[in-house]
Amino acid sequence: MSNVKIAAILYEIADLLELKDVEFKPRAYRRAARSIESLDRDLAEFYKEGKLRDIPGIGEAIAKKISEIIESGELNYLKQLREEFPAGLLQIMEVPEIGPKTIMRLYKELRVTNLHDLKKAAEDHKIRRLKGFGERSEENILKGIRIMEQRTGRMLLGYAYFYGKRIEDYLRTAGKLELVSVAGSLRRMKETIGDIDILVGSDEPGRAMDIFTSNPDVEEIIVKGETKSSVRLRDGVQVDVRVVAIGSYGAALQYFTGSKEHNIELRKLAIEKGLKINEYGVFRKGTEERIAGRTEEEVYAALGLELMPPEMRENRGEIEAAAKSRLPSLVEMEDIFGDFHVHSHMSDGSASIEEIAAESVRRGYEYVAITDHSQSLGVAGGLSAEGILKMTDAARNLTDHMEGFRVLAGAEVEILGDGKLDYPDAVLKDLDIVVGAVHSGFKMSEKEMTERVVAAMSNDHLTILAHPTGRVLEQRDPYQVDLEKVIETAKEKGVHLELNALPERLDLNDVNCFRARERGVMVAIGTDAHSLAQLGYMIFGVATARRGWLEKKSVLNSLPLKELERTLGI
DNA sequence: GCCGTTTTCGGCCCGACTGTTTTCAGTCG
Repeated sequence: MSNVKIAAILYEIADLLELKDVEFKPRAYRRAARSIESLDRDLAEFYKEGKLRDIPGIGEAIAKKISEIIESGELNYLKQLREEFPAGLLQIMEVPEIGPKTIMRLYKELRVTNLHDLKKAAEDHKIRRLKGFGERSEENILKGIRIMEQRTGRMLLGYAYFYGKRIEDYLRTAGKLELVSVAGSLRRMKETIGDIDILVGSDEPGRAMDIFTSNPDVEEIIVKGETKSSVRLRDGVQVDVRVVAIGSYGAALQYFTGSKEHNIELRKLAIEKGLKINEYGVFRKGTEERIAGRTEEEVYAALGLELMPPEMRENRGEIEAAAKSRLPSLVEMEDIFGDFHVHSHMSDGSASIEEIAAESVRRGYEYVAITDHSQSLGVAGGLSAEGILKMTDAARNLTDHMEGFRVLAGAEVEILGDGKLDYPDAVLKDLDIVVGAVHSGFKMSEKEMTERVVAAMSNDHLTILAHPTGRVLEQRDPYQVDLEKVIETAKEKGVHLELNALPERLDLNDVNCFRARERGVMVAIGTDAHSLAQLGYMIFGVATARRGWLEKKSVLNSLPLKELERTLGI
């Protein structure tokens, strides 16, 4: 069983224990689950080596449960817990603003056992009559349900990406297939992905299908045909694969990469030129002669277009740009010289500054900013002014011992309710990088929030505004803020806007990156990594930047160390 | 249920925010 699945079991136990109003254990289970998620090896290997208890947060009891899961695929303890409550209660737990206490009261006093009951009780105004509840709480519950209902069941890019890679690799190695690519929204690196689409070019479709469906990760074959199959992997992810003839591979890749809107524009363009385009190629109207199809480049060229990166194919002006040979030269992973947002174990990260620096060197970077939380975010181990001093010393000392690499002393500083920063200027002025962030008071009006953020940006020490809209994908809408005003202020004050590369955030998003670019504001990509592995999220930041048409010159990370130092005056 | 430069038992991140209260409970990060 995968680490993700075992972690999910522990999370479920935590939820159920919370419903039972058990103290402290839920926290212990969640800690263990998080620990497992951040492992870079299979839990089963630890089990075999008898080293489960070496993992932080796993003690005697949880190790025993994990062993049971690995040995039998099930867990008795979980079964017993589940029997104590209606299954629907756990789903209610996912409604924002409803926690275990509220659920149990609604269950006991109104017999609410699932989302449907909850919605009905709120609509019938039964909830507001309970002691301690009122009109507002009822409205908030309905709003929470709406958010739940909007959750599309789509998967975050950060997860889909690795599944896609794994299947691609499998088909290449196990199937000895050469023409293999992810397609669809995953190839376009959209922030959320429905199903994973894979395209194979082969003149032996039957063989390709057999190999695909016999992948060890496949749990269920939904359909299996000559050229198209769908399967569900063990983690519940659906993967569709299509096999086309080698001569049509380029046309099929173009077609299945989309987007739909982009393809519609292409077809219109083809008609204007007396051509027809479909997944098999580009054809002359009338004679049906195929003039392109083997490669994507060929397909676009047949329409008089330059080949554009998949990330741009959203019908946002890329076709016109390609026709005029004015496609931007998008930023690439190779252009990235550093990371501006990393947490160390001094606050809530898991790696030491030394480890982060070493991993950054390995990634080919010239700098990395250590940006632990500031004092008022005590929950995340925010650093006192003294803690900051210690971190700064450590960063500078480490830099002195490295060749051509700089550890930037930074902080992710809370932007307080009044727009002030969470450290006095005397502390801020000694930092190389100050990343300002809103983590509280999300419900402010747009006017208040905008004033708050603009006030923070007016502090001369602020280098970067973190995750400028505060959204969390599938969980929390952006807070209300006048982003136009924020961008304008960024330009005026020389503040950089962050593109937070956490798969849950990707904030700024693609469209807002585009807006920043138009206004000449530089974007700083930060992974917000809390572990060494998460430094790898940079690829999602770069992909989002590319979707927003960002070139090197608009991305702060593309400055080599010397130029960065000159630009920031550090 | 985990963990240990105050502890092998007794703590366990803790403050802000919201909505309902008139002093607090629940949720969130």
